[in-house]
Amino acid sequence: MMDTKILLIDDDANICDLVKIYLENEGYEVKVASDGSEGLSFFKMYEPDLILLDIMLPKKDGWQVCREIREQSSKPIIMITAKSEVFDKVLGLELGADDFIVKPFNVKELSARVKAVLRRYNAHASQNDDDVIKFENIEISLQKYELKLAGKSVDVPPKELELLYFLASNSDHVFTRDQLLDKVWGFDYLGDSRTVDVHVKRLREKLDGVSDKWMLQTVWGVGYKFKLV
Amino acid sequence: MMDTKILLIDDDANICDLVKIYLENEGYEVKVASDGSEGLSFFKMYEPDLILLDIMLPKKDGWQVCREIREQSSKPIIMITAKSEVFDKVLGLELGADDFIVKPFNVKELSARVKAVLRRYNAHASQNDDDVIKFENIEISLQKYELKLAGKSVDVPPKELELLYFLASNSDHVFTRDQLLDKVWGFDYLGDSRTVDVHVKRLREKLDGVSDKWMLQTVWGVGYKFKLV
DNA sequence: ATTAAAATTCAAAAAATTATCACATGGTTT
DNA sequence: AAACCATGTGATAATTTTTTGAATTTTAAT
Repeated sequence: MMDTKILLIDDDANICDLVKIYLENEGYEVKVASDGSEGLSFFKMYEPDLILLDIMLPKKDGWQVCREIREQSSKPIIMITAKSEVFDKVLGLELGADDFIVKPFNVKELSARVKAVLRRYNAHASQNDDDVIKFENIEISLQKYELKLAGKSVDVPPKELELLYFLASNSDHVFTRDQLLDKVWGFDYLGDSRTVDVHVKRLREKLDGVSDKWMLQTVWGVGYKFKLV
Repeated sequence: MMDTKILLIDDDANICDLVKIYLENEGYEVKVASDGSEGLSFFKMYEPDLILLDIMLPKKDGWQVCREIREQSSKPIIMITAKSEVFDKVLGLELGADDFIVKPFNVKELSARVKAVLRRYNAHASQNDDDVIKFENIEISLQKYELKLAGKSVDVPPKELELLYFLASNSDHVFTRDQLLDKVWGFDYLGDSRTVDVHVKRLREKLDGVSDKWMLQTVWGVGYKFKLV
């Protein structure tokens, strides 16, 4: 799994150091911008998965930065504010922030909020894929994470299911091993392409004899395809 | 659709007139309240089947009214808001609203939403008027907060019950730990996803051997599901 | 038939994920 | 105050999957 990237936009060097170190220790990758304009350009370059945004900033304030980020992205934003009392949550939510934390804050709490917001974001994103693939004697559902062969549910590990799902949803299309690593394992995967072979092999064991209307076919010198008769 | 009563709570006389006339023409019975407090008392007196609720109101704002209605009723509420651009739906849904419409709106669209929300509400209400889930040897009631296994009532802590209820009411559907934290613990929960494991474990101890028609199944690399047969 | 490239297979190591435990915490009841 | 319960945490054990490296087989072309 690729590192989650966080952009911290804050002009207080002490806070930045503290937060950066703490979050990096938690396994995140953190970049820091010290004013609003810099924050926006970093946002474009760095493509963070989450933004921590102070409200009072030089050059451009946090509200404005939030607004401009929202014009091009829906990535989660956590606002950092010093004024607890006067803070108007609705105003912030209106601008599209996802959460708030009030200075001075506990770094552990910040980290917890980061985790929660990312969870929320991801939980939503992957919620509504109701994609079921069906051919003769085979049914693959990502929602149920289930493979049914000739009506019977068959245990299959995640990667195998994902690979099968991908191939079946692009039936008759050949993919090279590298393409499959890209699409199924992710573009940042660093590994041997033999891996694909092994997964195909294990899938074939399970799929063997289930139907003659389709198969996992080797295209010699190229790669694999889910072939329909 | 006979004699459906709608309560419109809005301080803008123009909108009220327009909506009232249009909805009455569609066959609904419409009462209008012009501020939050009036809205609440009308709600008790009039016993509407649906509430149209503006957010910015004199006396008591829409959020507050929504909250107070929800304390005594689950009748559908459609919120009306002027802030179109970046309105945060979650905030409203949290308070228990059923839908939203943004000012200025098309009266025809409002009418369509009213119809849709009522349909949804009625379908749900008649389908399971009591929130009880039943499978072989198991019965879960959210209303009574009770779990029955093979006919016998079994003590189970709230969180475990809620988790079981959620999984069982979406049987066969896999959820990641994060999704479960979101759905069962709430979107603002700040905690570790291992928590889910522990709750599943404790549930399994109680559910062990009760039936072979269903189970709490681990979907390796993904999460958990309530699996049937 | 020979050869080199490509694909398959196997088993064991490595990595990732889940299960479980004992304890901490905070709120309630006795 | 003590005992209790529900809940959550962190550590460790157990399990499962994934990857790797090498041996073996198949393929296409000469």
